[in-house]
Amino acid sequence: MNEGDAVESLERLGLTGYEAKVFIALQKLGAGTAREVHRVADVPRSQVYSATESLEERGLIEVQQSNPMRYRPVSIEAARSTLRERFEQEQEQAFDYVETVREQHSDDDEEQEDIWTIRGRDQIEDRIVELVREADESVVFGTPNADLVTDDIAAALRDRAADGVPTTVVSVNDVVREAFAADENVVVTAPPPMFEKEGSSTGRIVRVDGEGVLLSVLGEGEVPGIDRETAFWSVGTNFASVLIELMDNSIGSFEESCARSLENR
Amino acid sequence: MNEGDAVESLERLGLTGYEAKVFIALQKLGAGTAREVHRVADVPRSQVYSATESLEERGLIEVQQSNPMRYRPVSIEAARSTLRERFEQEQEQAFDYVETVREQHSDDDEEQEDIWTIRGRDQIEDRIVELVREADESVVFGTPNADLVTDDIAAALRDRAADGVPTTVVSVNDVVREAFAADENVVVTAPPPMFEKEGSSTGRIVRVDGEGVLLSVLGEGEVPGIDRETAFWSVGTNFASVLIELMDNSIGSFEESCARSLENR
DNA sequence: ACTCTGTTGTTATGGCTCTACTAACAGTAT
DNA sequence: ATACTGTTAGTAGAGCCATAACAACAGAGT
Repeated sequence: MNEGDAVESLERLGLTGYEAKVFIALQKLGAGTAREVHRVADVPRSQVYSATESLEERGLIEVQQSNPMRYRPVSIEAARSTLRERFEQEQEQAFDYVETVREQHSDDDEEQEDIWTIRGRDQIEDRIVELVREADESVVFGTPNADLVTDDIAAALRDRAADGVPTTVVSVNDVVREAFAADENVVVTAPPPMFEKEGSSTGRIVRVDGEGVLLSVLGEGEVPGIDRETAFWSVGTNFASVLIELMDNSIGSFEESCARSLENR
Repeated sequence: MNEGDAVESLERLGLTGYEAKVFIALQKLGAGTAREVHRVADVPRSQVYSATESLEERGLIEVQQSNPMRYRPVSIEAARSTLRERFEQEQEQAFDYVETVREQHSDDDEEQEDIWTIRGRDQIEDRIVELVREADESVVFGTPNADLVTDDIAAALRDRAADGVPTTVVSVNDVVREAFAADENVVVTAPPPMFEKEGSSTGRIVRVDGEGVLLSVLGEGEVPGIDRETAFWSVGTNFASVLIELMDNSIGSFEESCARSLENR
């Protein structure tokens, strides 16, 4: 971590470049005059005054009205909590309004033939959890990669299983299977041979209620060398039906959960 | 709360105006094409594409690659947690570095004759809590306004009192005194007459260890009609000594804690 | 007292980047 | 044929960076 990154982070938190540099400089100095800050922060001295003024309004530094003026930073903990409070306040304000204008669109009747794509691990995880939570007939989750079974997903799966929804976890990976071996509500199984073989770019497969599917893959994104996860998903569409049928036919291990799902009807 | 405020809040959270409007429009619509978004969000249609692209990268909406393209927002909860995660990450990154370059400046030897001013209730509260926490001989806190006794401050005072540090709360206000009446470690007292009378602009008074002082006042700030709290404080300086002496002489009720503080030496 | 020098706090200026907004265009669907 | 889609270019303005200039002031040394 170098100073440039820290400045950029502070900029993304809403400060200008000068403000970020001045704040860091004051943390280095403990306290100091405009000139001292100018030297340490590498900010034009004349601009130190406006930067400190703005920082004082944000509650990140304190100002001594004297000649020359002196400045000192608040404690790191105080700075963090001030920024966090501001963030929470902004978020509250924004989403308060969003919630009032939000239209209630029923979850089930996805009348359109929609296939949605998602990029990025975190967003995909959010969607998986949301899909699993909506399930009330059956859930199948598969991945060859233990890293892709996050706590949130595992928790959502166990919840569904505990609620009596037939839940299956399928993986070639021993670690993944063992992770759910303890839970007797969850059926753990390995996929048939010739599927999910080594070197595959398969990320995760999710199937819910015989009408919802999500499939993610790992591939080179904009940054070569770093695998970026991309997923598509669909619920209540013919796409989903076809994809599920494909899965059921090609992967024998899905039959079991399918059968259990039918028994429950 | 109107839409303009919500957009501004989202802008302060790092979105552009277009991105904010498009996000809100999609929450209203549930899902829609670029043209529908353009109508609802009042954003040039041609700019909807770049805005949605950026929103997708932030994980706030999902994109359907079709003709025409369709967009849908993630759930409000997912959006909030995504933004919060990003915020915490940025803050971590920034302050990780700040902590490494921070100079350790001893708390006691404030060799300079410094009087620091602070503007804003929250910042003043932070400073008060910090001052109280540093006390190890005596603490006096006074205010005529019950609103100025926040939970954080009350907790800090009770902590000090429980640690055996003589702690006094002084106020003309019954509510303030009763708030600490239950705690037998805290000495509660009323100020002498002719002090802290009605209509005074006194905010809060803090005295720690016979060497630190903070005094805040309520006055009209930039926005007339709204009282803005401003404080100054000083620790380990001659200023502080003089101010404390002034207090001790003019306010009888301080003598008690002063005496107790002397006994402890 | 007086100048000389350096500092402080303030203000103005041009360049640069990012955003807001408009306009145009080739390809596609109906 | 016509309307729409997705993309790109271009202009205007706001905010930020960077530099320069300024009056007011303090101290040193005649």
